[in-house]
This record gives sequence, structure tokens and C-alpha cells, in this order.
Amino acid sequence: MPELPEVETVKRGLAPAMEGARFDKVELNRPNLRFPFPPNFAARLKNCTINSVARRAKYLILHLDSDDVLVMHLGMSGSFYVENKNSPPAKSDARTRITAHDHVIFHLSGANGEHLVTYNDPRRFGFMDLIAAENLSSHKFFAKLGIEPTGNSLDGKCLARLLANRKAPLKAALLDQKLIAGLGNIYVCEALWQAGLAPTRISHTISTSGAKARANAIALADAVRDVIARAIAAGGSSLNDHRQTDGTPGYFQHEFNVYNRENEPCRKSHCSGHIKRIVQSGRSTYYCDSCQK
DNA sequence: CCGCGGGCCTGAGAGC
DNA sequence: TGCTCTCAGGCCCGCG
Repeated sequence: MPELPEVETVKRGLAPAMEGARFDKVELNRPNLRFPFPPNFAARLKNCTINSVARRAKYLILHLDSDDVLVMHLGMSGSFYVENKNSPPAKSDARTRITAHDHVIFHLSGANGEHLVTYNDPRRFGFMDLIAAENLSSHKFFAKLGIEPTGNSLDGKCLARLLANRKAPLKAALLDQKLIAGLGNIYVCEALWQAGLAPTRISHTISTSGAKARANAIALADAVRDVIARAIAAGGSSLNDHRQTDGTPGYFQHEFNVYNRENEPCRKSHCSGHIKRIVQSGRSTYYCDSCQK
């Protein structure tokens, strides 16, 4: 599922139930997800209090009152579901019928009440790990991550610097977490369309030298930040697996301009092109070859 | 160092 | 109905 906007949506959904709360019990329904759980996983969490819920790139990070940090990744199909133990869900609740692949259940109690937080992940590409707090920033998950596309720090100049000397097509460069952290297949396609740039274009042609290349860099940086911000505001995109923590889907898929729109008309004003699908580095790319240059 | 392809898993949907 | 095939939002590893 999840790219940055989906993980950010999940983070915001988890925070009210988790921040300040204590793990009363951790149930594991299998020994591993993508990787085995770390040794004594449940015991090391039990009775710990969660100081804060954070996100870096597509990782969820729970800072605890112990020496451990709980790091969680949703992989392709992971989702969390939050229930208040003392107020059962309404009959119309979006999730009640789904129970297969509930691999981890956190039992929590805190100032906002008692909650069950359930992790579900059909494909099990997600994982959970405990990392020593003092080693967090140097850990291999985080040491090489690039800039966050939220806020204002990713501007044209910064982006041009990241793309300098790169021969890979823009699509591959934007997917590289070491350059920009958190973009995935959907939002890269959407940002390139919004910026009017072809996904096949060689990265270093976006640069700080020359007025046109500079304008391209600014347009692309603006498009990346705008797409991510709008997707977060919409609660992310739900194709198959992504759910907000109350079981409802995200809504940004209704705002897709290219993703999953093969053969449909381009939505850029005055463009009469149609959306193409090609494969780059083994992944689908959707774009308009009429207005993306 | 850089860029690419394969593999990890299950499920949904298309085509026969 | 049911089989087989393809594809899916991520990431790591190893190769050239």
C-alpha cells in the first residue's frame, strides 16, 4: 500500500490511542512478518509507555520510555485498526468483517482510554523491529534516507542538486529513497504529470544551469510537495489495502490524474493526449506523452 | 558508485 | 464454476 501520505495518515490515526499509553499486552499470531520479530518482542514492549508516535519516510517510529524504539513498516499491504475497548464499533463499521491476517494486537491503556490496535498485513512485506534509541539515526533503515518532501525544504535548487550527475530516468530517481524519502510509484507518476515532465527524461537534465532547466526543477519540486500535501489532506489513496485507522479508506485515488488511467484522456487543459502505461525498472509508469516532455 | 533485475508473499481480476 | 496467468502501493541484495 503505503507511500508517505498513507503512512502519515496512519500515524495521525494511531497517535490519540498510543501517545502516553502503556502496552498492557502484545499478542503475536505468527513468528514473523517479512522478518522474524526481534527476540522477546512482546516482553520488551509490555509495560512500556509510548512517549510519541513519529514518521520518517515510510517508517512509523514509536519512542518508548525504555531504551528501545519500536520501528514499523507497512510494506505493501499493512494496515492498523484502532478500537476503543469500552465503546464497541457501530454496526456499519467498515472493518468488522476483516479478521484474516491480523498478525499483531497491541493492548493499550492510557489517558484516552483502553484501546486495541491491530496490525493486519496479507502479503507480509511489512515488519516490526526494536532498535536501541541511541543508534536510531545511524541504523541502516535511517542512515541514508533523503529529504522529506513535506514542508518547504525541498525546493528547485535542492532538487536540482539531488539530480545532478544522475543518468537514471526521473521516474527511478524520484523513487530512490536516498534522494527523496517517502515517494512511491503512485505519487511519482502524479508529480511528474503535474510538472509536465516525462518519466523517461534523464535526471541530470533538470538542473540549476539555464533558465529552462531551472524552471523545470522548480516545477518538479513544487509538484512533489503539492501532490504529497493534497494526498495527506485526503487521508491517502486506497486501491486495495490502505485503510485509515478507523477502517475507512483514503480518498486521494479520486484525484489521480494519471495513475491507473491508461488510455483515458489527459486532464491537462488544452492537451488532447491520452494516458500511456509503460514499464520502468519493473514498475508501471503512467504518463501523457503529449504534454510531459 | 550507479542502475537494474530478481525475490519476498498473498489476493484480486482477467481470460479461457 | 474453476483453473491459470498477470499484476499490485516497497525494499533489500547482488550483479555488471
